[in-house]
Amino acid sequence: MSADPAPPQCPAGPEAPNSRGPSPMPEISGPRENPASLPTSSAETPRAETVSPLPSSMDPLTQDSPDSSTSPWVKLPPTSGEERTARKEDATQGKKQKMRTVFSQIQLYVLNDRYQRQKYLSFQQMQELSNILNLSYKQVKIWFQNRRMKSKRQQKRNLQKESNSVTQNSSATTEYAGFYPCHQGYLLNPSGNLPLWSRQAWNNPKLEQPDLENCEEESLQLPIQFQQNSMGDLESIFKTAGESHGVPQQPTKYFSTQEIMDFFPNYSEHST
DNA sequence: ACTCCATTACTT
DNA sequence: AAGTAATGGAGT
Repeated sequence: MSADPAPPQCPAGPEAPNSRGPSPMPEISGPRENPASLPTSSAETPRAETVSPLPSSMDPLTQDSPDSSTSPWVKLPPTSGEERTARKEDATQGKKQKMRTVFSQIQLYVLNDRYQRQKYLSFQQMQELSNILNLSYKQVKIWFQNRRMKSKRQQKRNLQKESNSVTQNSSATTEYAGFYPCHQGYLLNPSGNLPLWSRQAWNNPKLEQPDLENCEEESLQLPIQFQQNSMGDLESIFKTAGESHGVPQQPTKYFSTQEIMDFFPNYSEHST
């Protein structure tokens, strides 16, 4: 029980990410916010995702931009068939059918990469990420949540495995317990963008490294050339932003899908 | 507001 | 069936 501390939330929550409904029932018109994509006229590899044909039933009404006002950057069109929202209009009108977005490899790659560094993101960080990935804030938030649960499940399995092996305990298996208290500070000052712990983490990656939850997690192989990236963030690869405030640079250009794909030749496919 | 958690439901 | 995006409830 002691290993399950509840995250102390800050009473003064951050401003609402979206002006969608404050009521428990957000999107009325659509169960999901789907940024959906601009008409990309680019001829991408058709074999990237073998998903069902693109539904023309995409309602422009349902698609809401995650944050159009706060995104100074230009979003690049999603990769080939990256976000497929399965929109099944039930004719029976009795069943509620979920729309499941299929994230592209690129999106997952960036998300995972970020997760390795940060298990918890602040509001602004999530927003930034959502901008980069052309996803909604909500989607990023949910993804991180699901990710944490996934990690937890994996660790549980590891523990059970070790138990079966009758190993001599282990302090290394308490990844969660060890890292929780650190992150519990919750994030986000309404005025600031970076959480307290995050700032430390940025300066001292070692502070966050101890997680070491990759005991058995899928290998996130990033190209060596990028591992040495000064920023250490994949995002920096996608956004060539000029941090120089004052220097009239071009409005943050993102790479196109093909360019990105060229960045990750190893990650193009993983089938079979 | 956010989180965790169980659950649902969709994709492969 | 497995993996996981998305929902909803309960707790902070």
